[in-house]
Amino acid sequence: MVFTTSEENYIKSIFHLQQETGLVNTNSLAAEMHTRPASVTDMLKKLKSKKLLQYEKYKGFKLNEAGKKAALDIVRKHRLWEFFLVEKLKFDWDKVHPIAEELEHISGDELIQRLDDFLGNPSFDPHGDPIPDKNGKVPVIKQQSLSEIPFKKNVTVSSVSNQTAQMLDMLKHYCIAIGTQLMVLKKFDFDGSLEIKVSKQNACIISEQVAKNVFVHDVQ
Amino acid sequence: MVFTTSEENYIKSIFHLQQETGLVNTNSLAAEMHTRPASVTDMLKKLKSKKLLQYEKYKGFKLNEAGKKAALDIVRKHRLWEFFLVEKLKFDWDKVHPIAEELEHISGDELIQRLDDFLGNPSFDPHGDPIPDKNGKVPVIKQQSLSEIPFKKNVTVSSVSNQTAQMLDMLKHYCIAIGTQLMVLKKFDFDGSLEIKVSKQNACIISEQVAKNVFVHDVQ
DNA sequence: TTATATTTTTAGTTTTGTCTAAATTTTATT
DNA sequence: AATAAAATTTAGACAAAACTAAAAATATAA
Repeated sequence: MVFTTSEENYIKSIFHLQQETGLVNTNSLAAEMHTRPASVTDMLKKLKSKKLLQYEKYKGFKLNEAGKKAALDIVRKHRLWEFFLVEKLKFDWDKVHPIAEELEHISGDELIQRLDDFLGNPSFDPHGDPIPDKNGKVPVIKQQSLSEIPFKKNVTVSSVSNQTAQMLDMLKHYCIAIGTQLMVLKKFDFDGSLEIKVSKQNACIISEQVAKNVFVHDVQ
Repeated sequence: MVFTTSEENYIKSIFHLQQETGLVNTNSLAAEMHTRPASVTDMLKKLKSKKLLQYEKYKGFKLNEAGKKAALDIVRKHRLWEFFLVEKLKFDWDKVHPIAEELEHISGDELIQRLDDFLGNPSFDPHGDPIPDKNGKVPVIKQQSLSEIPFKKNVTVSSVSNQTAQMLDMLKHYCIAIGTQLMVLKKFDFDGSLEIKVSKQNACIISEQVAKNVFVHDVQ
């Protein structure tokens, strides 16, 4: 099954919303996509006729299994291209989203399989988000906010929930990236800031706000 | 200046045709693009209004300087992506054209500049066609058909004019690719076939038809 | 429970790029 | 030069994907 760029963008956004709310409604999808509710209704009819959507007029909607598989294919492409852009072309991670947004619509299973192999079949993209495999299977990882980690425990940075240029700038300054090893040494109760050791080297202090946005998992 | 995919495809095809015939006519462009003459006329008006085209009704047309620069930008993208697909993703060269046809429409100067650097700023694509630089400058190389090369002269394969799967299959069998070093040893006047040495190793015999399609340049 | 507000859908329009069929212009032929 | 043929353009239509405005359905509140 092959989709237009517009259909793919709708599928992706519905998938994103339904992961949070279960059933999606017209207005929220219109807001997410910066379009009008009437345009959403038009596309819902089209996606329903292609049997990707559970949808009853006025009742809300969600992707069925076929729709979810289609969404995961797009997410897979998006995240593999993001990985390529950061790892191979050396883009900063806060610059790659709009480019991957275009690349994800390039068709061809062989292309994406070869790209996957070329990149070494990565499981997580540069933001720490999981990359579904070609069957739509999504790797899972038990992760916690850095602010909840006990002292002196070695952990690895797995993702960052605030992916703005400002956050990237801070993390670069601290030499923190996805995959970096950290250890929490001390918490200052005054403002909740943490003293941490980065990559077994320098110790430094990060604010509670930063800590809450950095997610880590056990060192394997 | 940013163009739609459709505009870019017209620009590219006009560029291709005008390199051969100077002035292009409606029917030949329609044939090249597998579309109808009426559709061509519609797009010509659009490209003229964007000041990319010299065009007088019923008189034929060609790209002006701005149009040629736009065409070279697209050719540059196409050939860089082809290089990527063959060199990095290990596609056979006869499979990459349709994929590059999609990738060439991805926008973003930084993307293409980083891709260029990542690939090592190649001057020729996997088919031996020159890759324009970011200013639209096209590298030139003095090349001759293998059938015109004097005996015992060392030469390097620079391009192949017949880029079909059948030709690729033959060349693979002879271990000939772009960049391979060759030497012509003898010509058999009976059928015009040539005895050649490939990569200073094995000698073999290729037909006149193959030789005419293989282009070479001096070893630098 | 009726009235009001919100959400969603329908109806009709727009834009881009395509098409067919008809009209026009240019080229070729007798 | 007149006419036939070919090439090109115009006119009008259509599909996809968006929009606005209005109608319909659902949810909320007095």
